[in-house]
Amino acid sequence: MATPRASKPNGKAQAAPQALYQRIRADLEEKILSGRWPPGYRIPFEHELVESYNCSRMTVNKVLSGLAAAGVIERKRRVGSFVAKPLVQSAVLHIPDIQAEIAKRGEAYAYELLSRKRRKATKDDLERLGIDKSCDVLVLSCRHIAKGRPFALEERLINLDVVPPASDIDFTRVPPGTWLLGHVPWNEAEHRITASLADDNALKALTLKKPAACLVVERRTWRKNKIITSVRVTYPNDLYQLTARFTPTGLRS
Amino acid sequence: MATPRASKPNGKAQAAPQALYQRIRADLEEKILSGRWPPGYRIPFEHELVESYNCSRMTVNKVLSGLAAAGVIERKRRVGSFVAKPLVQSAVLHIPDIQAEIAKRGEAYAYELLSRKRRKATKDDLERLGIDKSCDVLVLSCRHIAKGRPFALEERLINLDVVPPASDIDFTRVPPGTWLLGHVPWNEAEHRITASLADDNALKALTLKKPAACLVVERRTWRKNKIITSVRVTYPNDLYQLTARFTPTGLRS
DNA sequence: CCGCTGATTATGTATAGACATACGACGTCC
DNA sequence: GGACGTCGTATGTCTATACATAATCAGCGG
Repeated sequence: MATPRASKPNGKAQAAPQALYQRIRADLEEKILSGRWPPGYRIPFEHELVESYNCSRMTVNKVLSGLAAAGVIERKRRVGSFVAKPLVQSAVLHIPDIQAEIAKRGEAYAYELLSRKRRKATKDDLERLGIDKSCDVLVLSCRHIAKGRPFALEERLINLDVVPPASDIDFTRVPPGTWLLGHVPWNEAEHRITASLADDNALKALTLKKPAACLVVERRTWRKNKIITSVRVTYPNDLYQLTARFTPTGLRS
Repeated sequence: MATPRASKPNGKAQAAPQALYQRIRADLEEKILSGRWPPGYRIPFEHELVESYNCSRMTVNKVLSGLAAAGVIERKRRVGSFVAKPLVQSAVLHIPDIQAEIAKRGEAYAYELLSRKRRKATKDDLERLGIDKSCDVLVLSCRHIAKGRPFALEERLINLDVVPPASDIDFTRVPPGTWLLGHVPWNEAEHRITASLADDNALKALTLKKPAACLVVERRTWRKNKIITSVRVTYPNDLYQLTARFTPTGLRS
């Protein structure tokens, strides 16, 4: 009762310029990234770290849980925590919004609707949307222009069963991607990236000459197991590139 | 002493089939993904969640910190926590190891070293490795074959200043990527993805006919601010594609 | 020698209480 | 009225403790 409490209960909470658990984390990450603790290495037990950092177990537990969530280490009960093998296979891909990307480069941006059709889904449409029974779809084709030069051709399919209000929008001013992003919540997206020779349609829309390689990004966006929209964007090879960066300790900043 | 301890101090710790904080997190995520809590929405304060879930603040804090780390919400002191705008721009890109990818498809894999040269870095090499002063490099060219058909052309540059032992390896049996992965720790990688028309060199190595579009993946791998290796892999367009998936709540499983 | 059982132990989850810090709001003073 | 300081509040971090759980390992009986 009424324990007088000399002063502060911890003696460490506010000492450091930055949070203690962040310093510990940086410490451990350094050991792992430098290779001193190679993949498979068993890192010290929580109680050992508690001793060496002179803090409570909750604090080192927070650090280790974080590293585990980030995929840097793997933990096994009763056994210990181990440095994980870095997986080259995944990286954070940056897929910029077309309009934003062009704006960032400080170039003039223009958008053009080439065609807009509402129709009952064809067999091909149904496959792209991953559904069985027929429904209405909106088929759009449009063009993005940077510095007066065609920059991308966008061919889009919108599932009107999932997004009925889209049928009331004429997409002559607002690109469909922008509208959808602002009006429809989604919870998953999948991208497929391929290279292909431009077909006649693309050649014309992008004003390219005969043998032209293009980067094609196909994206499907889900909301609760239903595909909202499926879009294929074709970029002339010399105007666009994707970059992906990966840091094993991957923290969002 | 020997505090008898009526029973459990919390009344909730072990009640649920799964962890409480995971149920809370799933709960909040559901509200966000379903759109009921749209981007910008201020989610309940910690103390409100404490009340409604009848748990301690540490527990809801863990949930909210996790959501913030995952980029689902943003937190501001004294102000509150808000649903973040989903960023389409980033996704986890899966960049498979060539050999593993082919093996997964159950196809025969073969590897061929086309050329191997050690030389003083040229100006172009230095640029690819992002360094100023000259050094020795290993220049490799090799081919990956699936089902008897050329599947990828790999052109690689290895910085011998960073990886001296590489000069003793003849890469006739082991692909350089595999060897490097197993022997050199790295902490960052960058990928550039483009489409291009196959040049004569690529046409020959991949046995393609004249106008052929290829997907080109360039990867540079760092160790402590120094580039270990720079590699360019060229895939015939019809044999390869990259896929990337993104879930805003992105938890590694 | 095999298989079961119980002890041991590291991690997993949760609590209550404390103090730190940033920042908005509001009131004061010139 | 605008600059400035105080106060309240929500989040950020940390501690000490408690109990749960899973997996290993030693010991024991068959």
